[in-house]
Amino acid sequence: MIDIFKALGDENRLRIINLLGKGEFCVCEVETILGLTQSNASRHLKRLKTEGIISASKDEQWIHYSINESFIENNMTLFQYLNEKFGVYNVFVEDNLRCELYKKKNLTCKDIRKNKDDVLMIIRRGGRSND
Amino acid sequence: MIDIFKALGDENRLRIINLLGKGEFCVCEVETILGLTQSNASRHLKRLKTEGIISASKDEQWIHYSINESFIENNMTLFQYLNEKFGVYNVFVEDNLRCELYKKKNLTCKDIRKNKDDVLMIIRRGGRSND
DNA sequence: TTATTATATGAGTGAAATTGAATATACTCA
DNA sequence: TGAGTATATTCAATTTCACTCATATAATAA
Repeated sequence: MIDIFKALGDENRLRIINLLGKGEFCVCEVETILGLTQSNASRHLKRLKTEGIISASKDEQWIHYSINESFIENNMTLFQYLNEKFGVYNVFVEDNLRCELYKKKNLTCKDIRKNKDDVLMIIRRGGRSND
Repeated sequence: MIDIFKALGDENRLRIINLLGKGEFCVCEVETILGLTQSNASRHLKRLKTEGIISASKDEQWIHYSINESFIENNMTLFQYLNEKFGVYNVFVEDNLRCELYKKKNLTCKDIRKNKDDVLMIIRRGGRSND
C-alpha cells in the first residue's frame, strides 16, 4: 500500500498511468508521446510494473505496457479516484490531446522508428489541429 | 494530486491518518499511541495539514488534529480506498488496538503529562488485556 | 555473420525527504 | 514575574530518488 502511494507520488509515473488508461503502448510510444528520455520512460515503467500497477506483453520487438487488470480489481476505488482526477489537471489533459492526435493519425511504433521527429511534429500541434 | 500521493507515501503519515480516523487527537497523543518522537509527530502532522488532509483546532494548551472534512468531501473515493486498506495491514490494526485501549481506559493528554510511561504500559498490552 | 533496433541497466550527480537532538516559541499557571 | 508545558522549528547526518549519459542485452533483418 505504501509502495503503491510512493509509486503514484511522481508526475511522470502518473502521466504514464493516465496514458495507459487510453490503451496499450510500448516504451517508444510512451517516450514519444510524453516527451521522456528512453531510459527514463523505461525506468518508470519498470517501477510501475514492479508495484503491479501495469503489466507488459511482448509483440515482435516491442513490449506493450498496459494497466494491470488485477491491479484494477484489487484497487477499484483508488483506480476510480485516479480517473476522476486525471480529468482535472492540465498535464494529463494535454497528454490526452497528444495521445488522441497520435491515434487519430494511426501512428505506430514503426512510424516512430521511421522518423520520430515527424511524429513529434504531429502530436505537438497540441489539439490545435483542425481536421 | 501528486503532493497528496507523496504525503500518503509514508508509513508514519498513513498511521496518523488511520489514527485520526478514530477521532481527534493532539500531538502528544499521536506521539504516544504511535510511538513517534515528539518532533517527528509534529513534523508529519504539519505535512498532512499543509496538504489539506487533516486540520487542527486548539483547546487550552493542546492542538487537536482531525481528518479535514473538506478533504474527505473532495477526495471521497481516495478516502474510501484508505479505509478499505487500513483494515488489511498489521501496522494499522495494531495501532487500532492501542488506540482502543487508550480510549477504553479514558486516558487523556493530562494522563500523558502526568506519567507518559504509565500510559505506554497500558496501551502496549497490545490487545492482550482481558477486561 | 554484422548492422540495426527496442528495451533495460549501471554509474554518477544533485535534489529532496526522513530523522533525532537540541532549541525556540507560545501559552498557562502559580 | 518566572516555571513549566505543548508544539514547532532548526541543524546536521543519512538515505532515497529521479535524472542523464553511456553501455548492455536481446532480438530482428540483411
